[in-house]
Amino acid sequence: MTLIAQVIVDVPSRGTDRPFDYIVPESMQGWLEVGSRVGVPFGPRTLQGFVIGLSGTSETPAAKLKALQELLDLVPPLSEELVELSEWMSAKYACHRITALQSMLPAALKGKAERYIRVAERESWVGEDSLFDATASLLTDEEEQIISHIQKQQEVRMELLSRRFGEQAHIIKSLLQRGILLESRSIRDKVQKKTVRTVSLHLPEDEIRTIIEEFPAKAKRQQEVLTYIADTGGDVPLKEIMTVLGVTASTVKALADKGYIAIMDMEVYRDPYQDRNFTPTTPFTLTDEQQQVYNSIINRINKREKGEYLIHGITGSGKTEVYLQCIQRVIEQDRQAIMLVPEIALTPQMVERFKGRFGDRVAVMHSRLSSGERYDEWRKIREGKSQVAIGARSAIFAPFSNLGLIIMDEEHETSYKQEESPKYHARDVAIHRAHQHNAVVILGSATPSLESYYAARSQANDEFMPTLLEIHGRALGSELPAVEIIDMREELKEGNRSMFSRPLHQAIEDRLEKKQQTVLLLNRRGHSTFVMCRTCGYVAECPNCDISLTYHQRSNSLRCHYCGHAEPAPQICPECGSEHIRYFGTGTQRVEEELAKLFPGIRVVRMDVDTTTQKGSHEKLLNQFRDKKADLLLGTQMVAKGLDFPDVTLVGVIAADSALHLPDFRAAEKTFQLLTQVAGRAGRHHLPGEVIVQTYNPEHYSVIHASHHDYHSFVREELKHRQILGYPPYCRLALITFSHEKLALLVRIAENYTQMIKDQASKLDWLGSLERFSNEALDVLGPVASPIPRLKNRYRFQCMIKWRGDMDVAKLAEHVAEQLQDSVRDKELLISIDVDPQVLM
DNA sequence: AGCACGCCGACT
DNA sequence: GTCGGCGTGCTC
Repeated sequence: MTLIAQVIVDVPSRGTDRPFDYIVPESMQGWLEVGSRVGVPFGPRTLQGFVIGLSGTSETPAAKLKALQELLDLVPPLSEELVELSEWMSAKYACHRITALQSMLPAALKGKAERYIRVAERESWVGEDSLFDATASLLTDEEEQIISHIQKQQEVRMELLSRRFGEQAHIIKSLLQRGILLESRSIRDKVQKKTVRTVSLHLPEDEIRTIIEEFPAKAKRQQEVLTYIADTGGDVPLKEIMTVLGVTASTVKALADKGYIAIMDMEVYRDPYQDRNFTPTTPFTLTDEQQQVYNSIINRINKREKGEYLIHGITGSGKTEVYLQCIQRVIEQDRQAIMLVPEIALTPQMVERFKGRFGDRVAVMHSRLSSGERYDEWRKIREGKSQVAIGARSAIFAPFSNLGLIIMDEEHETSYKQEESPKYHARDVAIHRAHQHNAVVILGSATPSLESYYAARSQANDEFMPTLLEIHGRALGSELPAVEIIDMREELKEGNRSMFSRPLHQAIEDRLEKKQQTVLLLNRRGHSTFVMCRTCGYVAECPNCDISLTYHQRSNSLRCHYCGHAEPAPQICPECGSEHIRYFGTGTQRVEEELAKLFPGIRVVRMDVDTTTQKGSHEKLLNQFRDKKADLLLGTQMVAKGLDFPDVTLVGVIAADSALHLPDFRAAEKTFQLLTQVAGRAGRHHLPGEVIVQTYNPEHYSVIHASHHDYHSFVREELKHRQILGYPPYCRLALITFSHEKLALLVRIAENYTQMIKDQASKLDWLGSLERFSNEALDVLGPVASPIPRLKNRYRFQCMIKWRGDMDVAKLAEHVAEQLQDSVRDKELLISIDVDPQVLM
């Protein structure tokens, strides 16, 4: 019986977003599984694809069927569970199946077809020459040279060949045409597996021992080497022998030539942490509150039942220790755990804690790893060498086979939502995966998102109703710091035009004297927010985006934080030639400058995307601060998360309102969260902490409740607003963004789309039964220009769908987008669908 | 996404 | 008369 494989090919387009059937060749049967990665012929090309199903029959006429060309991995990179997950994702987030599949794997596994050249059998050489027996003698010297080069290696990648014989490309072409050289295509991975040359015994040990005894006295070095290998028991890295015994490779090779030992390339894992020692830690004794939380969760874990928990624990309440002990239990059950943290919280401190507790069983996945390192961490999981994965968003796809626990720390963070397709939320994926595995999900935060908190409180949603667990006290018994709100309007009135209020200025001075440390938060990088000519009012704007440029002092340049555009800072106004160019607004660079002026000799560590792009720079800056080589840590929101330094007793927020006026219904929530998080950095140990918050909106409820550390009051008030305005968690949202270079066309399209959604929604047939609809509502808002109306040279319009109930709005939105794209047929038109958006840009 | 097939303008 | 423009449609 022929076996048929259903394959999703690596072409992210509408026409190819379905399985294609292929015959499974005899040689692959028994190896090929659902989840295998394969190379397939597709039209005139060779592509990578994933097997999502196997069956005995095909709908496709047998004549059209082609066979799979190659199997790319011995162990399938995807499990059946992950293949199913990709189907769920593509439906929920309106993305192509291949995009969902690809997002689960390290980039190293995105192979592309390469051309390989080999020399044909002499008999099959064609062309006029072959009429004669003496074909070979008719080859030119150059041709001979190329042929023998290829023959030596059996097969050579075309790219390498053209690099070596660049000028003779026409000769290679002619040899191919004459059938002397043959070309084939095969999928090549982006990353080479790392290998180490390793030596092992090639004969049984007792034989080797005899050989050592009877070794000719002349070859003393060889005898030493062989003894060393026998003593170690084999699989010794060649490098090690060379350094330990001080011999050269030729000595070892001589032993190999005699057939005593074998030299092989062994595949190894790159370990990004191999040069680091982690101090082992043992579980701490839990506080009563922690213990209660732990008990509720562990009960469920012990029964191997699924369940969801939302831990609301104030900053410093020791949630991490609870996580660690839960993970411990899951490992003991021979199951595995995923720990998700926001990228910026994946600090060396956090990694150290996990490595210290679980050692080599931890795989760490974050964006700073090279693609090779990333791939190896992933393989440790896939091959069962790791039981714990800690990482940012995409670690939710860690290929564990027997998941027991998924933890999502700082659950409210918007970085858990991916902004590119597939626009998934790690929380949704976590819940879906946990259901498949009967695993427990723990969401933890000092400031849970309103969605999660509401779900726990109202139990309105049958997919997700976490049990709420609260921790009110800090693990070390310290008090939450006192928060002082400074009204910057008052400061200005009283003649203080500096960015530092008098109390903040005083407090920093005080810490400098006491040799305690300060953390300063300013959620805006760069130097100044905009550059304006005071004579004519000219403002420097990005030529590609409708956004003003930010001045960066170090490079004396103007940069766009959205598209990366950079240009030299002007000395005179490009519009009117005036010299009165002024920099307005404040960024971290400017604060740094100002600090140096106001506090001579102050040692400042600045941490923002501009100072942390280099590998390891994040860690270096934090170490510098921890080792008290700096008095003050200044940064954007990356200083607000998870840092724990005992000598920090002052936290200052330069401008609490920076996010408050964004056109985002979550602005208040985000402000509250940021203030609460950063306030939690102060006074975590024995020294009491103080927080100073500067703002132009001292009466805003998010600022006031944050200053009292009062999450519940904030939530109560914010929920009221959301209900009145009709925003989540009282409904769901989908944001549809249209973009095109031509504004007029774009507006027309956006209007068409909105109308079509309204029409189709009223038709109901896609919604299912009528009675269900009566409890549901759907509303379409817009179209309007996006908050950033032009980005990377493309105009942007958006509309928003609001609805209640479990309607499949992703499908509706996608369906309409397809209709529209069919009718317009303009490749430049992009329609992006974001279900449950986190940021309304 | 590529790549081929197919129907209308400026050239040997 | 042809070479080639990119619109349209297919890829197991």
